[in-house]
Amino acid sequence: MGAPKQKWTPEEEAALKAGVVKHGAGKWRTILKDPEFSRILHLRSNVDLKDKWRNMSVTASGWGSREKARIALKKSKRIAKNDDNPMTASAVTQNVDDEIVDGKPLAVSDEPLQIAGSKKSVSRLDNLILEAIVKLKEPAGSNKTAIATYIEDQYWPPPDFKRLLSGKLKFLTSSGKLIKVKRKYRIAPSTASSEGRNSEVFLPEGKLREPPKFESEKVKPLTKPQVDAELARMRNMTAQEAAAAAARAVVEAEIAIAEAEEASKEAEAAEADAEAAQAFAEAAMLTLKNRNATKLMLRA
DNA sequence: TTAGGGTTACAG
DNA sequence: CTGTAACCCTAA
Repeated sequence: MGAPKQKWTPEEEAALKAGVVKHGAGKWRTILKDPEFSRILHLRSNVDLKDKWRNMSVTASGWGSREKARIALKKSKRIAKNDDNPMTASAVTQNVDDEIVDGKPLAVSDEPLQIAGSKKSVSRLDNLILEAIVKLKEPAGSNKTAIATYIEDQYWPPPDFKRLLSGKLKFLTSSGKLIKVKRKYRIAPSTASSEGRNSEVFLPEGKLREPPKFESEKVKPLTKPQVDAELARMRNMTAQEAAAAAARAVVEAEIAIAEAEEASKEAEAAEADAEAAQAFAEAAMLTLKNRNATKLMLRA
């Protein structure tokens, strides 16, 4: 890996990423002005931010110069008119609504924000569980198997999912997010105000309304070559496969995070895995979204 | 101001 | 020498 002039520190990179999440890719000046990041980025210009973001995107998504060359060579795919699909992170901000994927509609929320948790890294498996309960709309609450079933055929959880679900349910109950009544679970009053008939609670499409706080803690580099490889392969899948893979990735990330939370207080390896899984899940969802976007465009 | 092409500095 | 990351130039 190359070498620098004024090399970017991990803190700066983290600030940039957080800034992009908060203001969107492309709003470099805005990010720079944000007091949250200006302290760290005051040595950088908006152009620097842009360039750095480009560099990170390139190394994270593409492969290297080899893949780049190959991509350039095989511009002639089956059906013409299909330009090379730029899966740049700058396309993140404006997402086309993903309604229909080729075959079946897959109910996947792209960015399930946390609802009641106030901790920094509350597992999103929590939200998955809450979502299941809400969607099931059982007046008396839902039991464990119902929740498990919902999640299982909505996503594609790994084998040991049930075990973790049990643990999670217990934890959520004891922490007051869920109320357990006769083996059935309901949303705790303060957690979700919607009990009756709000069917679309968890889908903040488009813009994030609650910008995550910037944590300069242990921000992981978050990209492994392995992830890139998987991602690259995903682009050649069918829509169904990609959707399934993405959904599965999301759940796996939840599991990994849950494991990291439960199995330890600060297990470093588990935490790293969780971060990596989550990063992959996000990237996977992004790829899926872009796929759908281009598909819709071609269709129109 | 930004996106993108181009250039330079440095590590391997 | 080659690849990469930081930096520069410029059209829109």
